[in-house]
Amino acid sequence: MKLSKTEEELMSHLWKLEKAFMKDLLEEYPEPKPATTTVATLLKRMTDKGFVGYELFGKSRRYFPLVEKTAYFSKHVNGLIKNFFNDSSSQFASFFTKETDLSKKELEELRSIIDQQIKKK
Amino acid sequence: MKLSKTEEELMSHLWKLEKAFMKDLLEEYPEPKPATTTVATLLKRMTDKGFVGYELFGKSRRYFPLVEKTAYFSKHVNGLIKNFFNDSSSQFASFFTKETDLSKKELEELRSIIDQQIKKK
DNA sequence: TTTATTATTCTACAAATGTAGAGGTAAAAT
DNA sequence: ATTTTACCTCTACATTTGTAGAATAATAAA
Repeated sequence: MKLSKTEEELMSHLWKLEKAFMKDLLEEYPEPKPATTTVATLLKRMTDKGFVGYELFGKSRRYFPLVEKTAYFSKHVNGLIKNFFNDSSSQFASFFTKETDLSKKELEELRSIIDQQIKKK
Repeated sequence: MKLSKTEEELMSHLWKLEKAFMKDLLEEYPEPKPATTTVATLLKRMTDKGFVGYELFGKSRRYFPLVEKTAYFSKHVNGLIKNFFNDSSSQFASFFTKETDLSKKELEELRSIIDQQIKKK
């Protein structure tokens, strides 16, 4: 089972906040914000799909993610990336670093991460 | 306008082949292959959406992509990545290099790409 | 306590998606 | 010339998605 585009967007807010009431989630949206009922519907669907859980606080709910961002990403987005880059991660990685405009500092940071990984091999 | 998941999959075959008849595209699918009419429907929808063009060869068509893979990727997939990584490309990049299992050679290749980019800054 | 706020479920509905049969035609194989 | 193959359009239909109003209940503010 997977999330739709809009559900993913909502999920990203939830991952960011970690725990949140509807109100908090609504606030995360830029104008024009969706109707509360829209978000409520989304939350219900996501709960049904097993991606979101909640604890009751009185009568209302504090929602939280039931799947980790990185797990979700690996499972769903990596597949997409593979599709695009004929299964070559490095092909993708080099594309990505070329396309996105990383600052010098970010690039250096990234290089040091790569160096560490090279050491491990 | 964007492509749906299955349309994206078909598109990835088209990007790979560059030019292809229906038959060639069908062959790209693993078993169990979809019905020809399914692929035909998809191709029609994608043509209507402006992602695919074709030249007539007698009565049948040789299809080709009307958008470049990298352009499509930047426009549609980067948004998703941003969603996940709170807009930090480097955060994503480091996640990605950690998660995907790149070989030593690939990592070194990637490092040299990054080095080149650092030089440009 | 009357009112305003907030959250939730139900219901609704158009558009998009996934999937493919039916029917027709042109081209290729026999 | 007849059969087979490939391909295209139309039609169909169940699901999923995007979006939100109506109704309801609980809570907080006045």
